[in-house]
Amino acid sequence: MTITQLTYVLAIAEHKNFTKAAEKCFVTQPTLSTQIQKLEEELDILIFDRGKKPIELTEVGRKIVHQARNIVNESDRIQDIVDQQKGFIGGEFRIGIIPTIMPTLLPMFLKAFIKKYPKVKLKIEELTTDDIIQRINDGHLDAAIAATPLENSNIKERVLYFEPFVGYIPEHHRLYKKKTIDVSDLEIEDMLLLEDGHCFRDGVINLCKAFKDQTNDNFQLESGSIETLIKLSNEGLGMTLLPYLHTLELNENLKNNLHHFNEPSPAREVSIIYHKSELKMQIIDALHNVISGIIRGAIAFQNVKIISPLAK
Amino acid sequence: MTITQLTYVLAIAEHKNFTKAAEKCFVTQPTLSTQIQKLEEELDILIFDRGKKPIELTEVGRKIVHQARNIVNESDRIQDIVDQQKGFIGGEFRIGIIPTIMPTLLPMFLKAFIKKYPKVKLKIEELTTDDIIQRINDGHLDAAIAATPLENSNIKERVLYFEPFVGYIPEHHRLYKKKTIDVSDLEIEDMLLLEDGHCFRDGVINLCKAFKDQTNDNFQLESGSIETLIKLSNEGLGMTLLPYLHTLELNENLKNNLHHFNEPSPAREVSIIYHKSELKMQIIDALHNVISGIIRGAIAFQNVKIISPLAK
DNA sequence: AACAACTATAGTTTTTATAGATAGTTTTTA
DNA sequence: TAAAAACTATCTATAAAAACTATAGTTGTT
Repeated sequence: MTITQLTYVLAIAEHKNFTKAAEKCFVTQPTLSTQIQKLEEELDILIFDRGKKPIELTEVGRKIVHQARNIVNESDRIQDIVDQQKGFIGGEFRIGIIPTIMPTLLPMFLKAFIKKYPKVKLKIEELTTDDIIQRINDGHLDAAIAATPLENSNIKERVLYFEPFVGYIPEHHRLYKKKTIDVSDLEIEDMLLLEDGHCFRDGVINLCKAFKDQTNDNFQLESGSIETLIKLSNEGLGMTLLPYLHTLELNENLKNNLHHFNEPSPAREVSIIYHKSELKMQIIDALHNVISGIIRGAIAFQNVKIISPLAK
Repeated sequence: MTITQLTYVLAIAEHKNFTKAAEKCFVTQPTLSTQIQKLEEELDILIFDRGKKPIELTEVGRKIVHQARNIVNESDRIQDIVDQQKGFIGGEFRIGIIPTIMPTLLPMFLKAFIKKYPKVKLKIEELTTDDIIQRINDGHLDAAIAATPLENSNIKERVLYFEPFVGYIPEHHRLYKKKTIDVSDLEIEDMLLLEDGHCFRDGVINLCKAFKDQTNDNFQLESGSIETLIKLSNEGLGMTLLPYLHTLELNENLKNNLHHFNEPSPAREVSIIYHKSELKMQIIDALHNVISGIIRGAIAFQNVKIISPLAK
């Protein structure tokens, strides 16, 4: 049994096709065929059921694939250990970002990051939180930036910043005349909310319950697009909450509709998240440092008070 | 990087000597030398410091060895999965047993076990609890039988049975005339205790504190030998507590000195323990079943009430 | 029945792991 | 301090293996 054979098993299990898997492994299909046969012979058991089309895993096959993933992951960590020792920060790094964070955060840190760590080849993908969780677990993503906490035991979180919400209140709304608003002013009935809102930790005002209880009978907004949210709001469908960083880019007209909260302001926790195996930790550290450094300037400078979950 | 190379690294790290490690791996020394060199070249780092005699690990070397152990262990589990699938229970199995359990328990289950599982080649070693913990952690033991709880996060425990203690009270001892004794009768000053006594879980009478507070000024008994204990006791150095199974083998003379406890009797918890990675779990299951089955007959039949930790 | 999509097999080349012999180094010992 | 002992590294040869190309075989679809 070799690590190479196990990676072949993983590739075939993933693509359910020897030919495609062979491409991904940069070898020819007969190479995979023979190596899998050798492994199956050595273990004296069938991993794949070639009877089915497309190919399927046998019962033991599934267990072996699971274990093979462990082994291959753990093997990758050897290079990781070496990189860490050398202080080398580089290589391919695949990161996912949720839609409501992507457009504001990415431009802020990307340039600084690639300048500071030119050897890291970032592959950035906009993904929903669910997709992110799945891809971190199956090893297709090295890390992601999302609203937390997720409470997923396979995924670790490291808080980057707390982003306050700002009320966006169109004309004719009952709260339009208030200069600043309070959490207690909010009514589920006349609000549009983000799908990626997420719960808040203790110490940060908890809007989670409101989210969950809310089942607006007329429609359900599943888009994470801030632009859509603002337009719907302007159409008189209710007020909404905008993540602070988004409010910086509004045109002057729309900015007039912003109403800041009395402190403590509701906020979302934004974290860099990664698999518990802590692969490529030095790159995650690097990202964390660059992003939180930049955000400290952007949010703290605007004199917005963040409610820390530690200061409860 | 191959699994073979990693096992070579582990062997050298263990024996601190290429030649000895080569023997253990059933290859020649040049094979190890070249393979280690290849790995070091691939990673572009030194794993071993050949300057020192005997050979030492470099700083990264230590981390790599740790990770290599993970990988090799996880690799072994592939065969494990296959064995489990096939219902195959066999192969070499190394088990440690503490001295105060070995002579009474081993004769009871060994014959039955090798009859039921003839393909398992048991290698049994008498070891202290400390040695057992170390060897389970470094993979030299597959399992062990010891007094628990150990409270070691790397080691899992599965209770085999609770073994009551019986008071052994020599003539002229203040308690000699009592037919049955009570825990409250015990006085640290006139007692000799086993080194492998261990603490007891909630719900079982706690003698642990007594053990710890006890610092007999005159001498400290570190032997786990029951025979020594009885002889010292006969010399008038105090009463002692004997594990129930040992009392079955005393000659009639000595049996007269036994005084059972009023229930609930103090007892030690005896478990089969193994590494958290749960390697060779099907053999551990087999051992557990055979032993606890046999003990149920031996202890329950004698009408000794066991205080279960669950029944608190 | 013919085709398309796959996987398995055969034959060949390249790469790699291992062994044996030996040289080079350090440590021990006389 | 010189000789012996104990180790590790290196060189060469060989056998094993993993890879490729070409092709045959199998299955499912039209």
